[in-house]
Amino acid sequence: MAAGVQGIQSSVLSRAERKKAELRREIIDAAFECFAERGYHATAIADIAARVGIGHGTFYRYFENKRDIVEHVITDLLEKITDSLTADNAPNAVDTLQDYRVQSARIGEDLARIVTADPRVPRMLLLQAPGIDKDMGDRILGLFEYAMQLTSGYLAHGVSLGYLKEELDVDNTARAINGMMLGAIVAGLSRPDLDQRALASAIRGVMYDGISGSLTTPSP
Amino acid sequence: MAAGVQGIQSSVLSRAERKKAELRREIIDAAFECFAERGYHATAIADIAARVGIGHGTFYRYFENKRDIVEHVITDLLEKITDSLTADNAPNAVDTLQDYRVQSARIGEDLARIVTADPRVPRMLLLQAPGIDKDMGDRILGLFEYAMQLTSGYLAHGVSLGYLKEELDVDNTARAINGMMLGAIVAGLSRPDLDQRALASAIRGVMYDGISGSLTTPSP
Amino acid sequence: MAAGVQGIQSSVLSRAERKKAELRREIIDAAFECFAERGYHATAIADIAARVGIGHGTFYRYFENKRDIVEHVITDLLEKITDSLTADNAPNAVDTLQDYRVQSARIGEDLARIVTADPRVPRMLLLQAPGIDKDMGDRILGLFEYAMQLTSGYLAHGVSLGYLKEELDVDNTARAINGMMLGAIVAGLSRPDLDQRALASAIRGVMYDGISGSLTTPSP
Amino acid sequence: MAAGVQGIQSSVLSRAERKKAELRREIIDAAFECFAERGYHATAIADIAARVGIGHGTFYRYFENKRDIVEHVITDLLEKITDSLTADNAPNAVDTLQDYRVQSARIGEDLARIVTADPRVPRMLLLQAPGIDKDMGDRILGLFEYAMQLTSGYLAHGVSLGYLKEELDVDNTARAINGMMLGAIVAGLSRPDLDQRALASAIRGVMYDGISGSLTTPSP
DNA sequence: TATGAATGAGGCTTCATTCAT
DNA sequence: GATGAATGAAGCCTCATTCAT
Repeated sequence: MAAGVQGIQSSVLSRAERKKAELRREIIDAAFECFAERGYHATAIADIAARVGIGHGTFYRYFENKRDIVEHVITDLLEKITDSLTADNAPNAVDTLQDYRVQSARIGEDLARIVTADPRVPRMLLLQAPGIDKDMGDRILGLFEYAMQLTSGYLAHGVSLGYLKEELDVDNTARAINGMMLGAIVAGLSRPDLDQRALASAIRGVMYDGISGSLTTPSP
Repeated sequence: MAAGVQGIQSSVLSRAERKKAELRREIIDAAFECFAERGYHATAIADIAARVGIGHGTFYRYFENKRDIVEHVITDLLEKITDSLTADNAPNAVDTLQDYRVQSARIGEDLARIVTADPRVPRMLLLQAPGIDKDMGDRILGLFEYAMQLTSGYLAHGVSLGYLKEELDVDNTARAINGMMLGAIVAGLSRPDLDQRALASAIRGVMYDGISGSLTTPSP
Repeated sequence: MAAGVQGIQSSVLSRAERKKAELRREIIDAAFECFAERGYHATAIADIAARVGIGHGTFYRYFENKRDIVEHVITDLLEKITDSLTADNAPNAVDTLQDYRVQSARIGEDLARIVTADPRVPRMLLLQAPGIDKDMGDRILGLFEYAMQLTSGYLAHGVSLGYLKEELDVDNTARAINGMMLGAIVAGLSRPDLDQRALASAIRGVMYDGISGSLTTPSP
Repeated sequence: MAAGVQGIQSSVLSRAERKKAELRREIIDAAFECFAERGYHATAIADIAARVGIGHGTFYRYFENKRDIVEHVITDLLEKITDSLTADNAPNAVDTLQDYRVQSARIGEDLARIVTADPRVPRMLLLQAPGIDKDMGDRILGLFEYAMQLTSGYLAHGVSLGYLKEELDVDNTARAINGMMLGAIVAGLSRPDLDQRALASAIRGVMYDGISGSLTTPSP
């Protein structure tokens, strides 16, 4: 009987909980839009509530305070990005340069798709978030560190298998490569019509072969 | 003798003017420190004034408003950086890959020195400034565009002289290269103790020769 | 029953709306008192709020800003005056001098009653309001113009029916007559104990018959 | 010898004093212009100083504070008006209605000339001054009382000589007559192009003979 | 004596947050 | 649970006045 009650209760609650979760979702989305478009400080809680169509007192039933919501907005964005990137990309393990090229091309394309699909995403993450406060700034900086570690792992794998340069300083090279990605996203922010495929191609060109002309001897 | 007096008057600012200029300078510096450390929105005019040791009303004798001072802070930072970069770097015209390597190494070192000497500079420019408002965000983004054009010019020069790859997409390659610089600065923000020389070296490695291992065939 | 509920809802304001309207009313009244007593510029929003017994932030939930409230104060005063004047005065159409005398006497008495009942009313309208800013000054001046037109209409009617002097310059005579009313109000401001009935009588004396002694020949 | 020194000193001082008096004069004029055009509260001391072309610190060597200067501005205006009015008008003593008509016509014309010549004068006295503070308001109201007494005196004189109505309530009639003048000035403020001669004529018409048509019996 | 740099009281306004309904 | 009315801390900015030069 307890199980039955439990079952009934849980199914009843789950309906209410689902609605609650949906509204949470809506608030996060609205907050994201406000923050990305107007900026964090220029956005009032009332703006977010109005966009959702709820009273602004209700907001506080779903989130602690303004700082809380922006935390969730960021977390949410990062989750979405992570999901997109890991959706059809093998988490690791490519064993030839050719496969690596393919995989990094795919990752680049995915990233390009994400930031092109909704420029408010990079705008929020790169322009707005870092200035919110020290903690948020550190969080964004931490992202870069994290991305560096991922890339570094790939590179180390490639070096150990011999399809990447033996002498590679993997961490710093990872920073360089990720920097190019960052540069691409930033470029997309000032030039929404930029041909991201061409840019990705140029990045891969530098990444694999550098810019030195064939007439010159390779650097020692 | 009249000429002498005239000379003094014209070449040297009057005492009052000098003092005024000095205080202006001090206010800009104090504002920079406040903004970089606490953030633009968390900084009150009173904070800046207190740091300088003046009444907050005095602030308004030197700057229109809060937006005005941050504009000057940014302008000032960019001027300093530009000055540092152009101080002993030939503005352009290098005709061999070797010279180009030397020059870009120097630029990289200069940049590294600037951001390492005072991490509040990149913190202000990259973390705080973009989120202040739309205009400031655009201004920072514009910087990247500007830097791209400079780099692109160098690259085009190198291509035309044959010491850089013939098929280079100079604009996008410039974005990639500048992205690596940006990545280096960002990395320095989260890791103040990072070995910038090693990072610069890794960047040059990628930049000139890429990461492909020698055993593999170059990309088609 | 649904109709009943509907009726209640539509005909009566909800409790919250009533309370809101009441508070609005209280704020306007308090502002009027502050402005009339201390003057517009000497009155802070906090003063008004304190008089109502609300936080000064609450004020801004009811009125845009200081300029907004004074606009409403004036509008409110004028409405009250207009209502009082038109309450039992036929809007127009009197066809004999006798009737005209009666009506203008009543208007004069009404006006006297209003300004005597609360001297802050003329104090606000005549002493404070004109100096608030250009717009408000113009608004008050506009009132005089409007009053002149009303009076002028009455006079023209009387002239056409022959119970007023044929050669009357109706607009300017209206200005003269209204000027006497204005003078009476102003006199009441410096002399609150002034016998307004006697003053009104003197005004009517001048108005209808002038001051010339009977021994002298009427002016040509 | 003392006399000689005295003489020298006084003549020397008088030069400096004259200059000082001139500057005082200029400051008063500038303040009048600022106050009348922008309003008392909207005018900063710096505005006045700038208009004169002196440092705003200098202002305080000539006047105690902002309240002090406006007091002088008003005093100065009233003096000018009084001077104009008493310039060629016999201070009193007219013994026939004819003379009285002539004199009051001249006074009216003088007044009209003054306020028409520089509309900032009535604007300052009637629109700005009363709202400055309680004292200034009282001062302006006091003016009307004073004017009433003057007019009343004239009327009493006329009554006693029989050329004005015997039963005249001289004080209140004076208020009525002065009210018409006030009305004329106010009308001139909203209508700068108003024909003041016609208005003056209408006022005299009411003043001497009233508006009653000849067909009706005079009021009892 | 003239100046204007410095000052801070004072006032407006916003908005995150609370809480009674 | 939802609401929005109320609140006051907080911050921007002005400007009358002082005073050292």
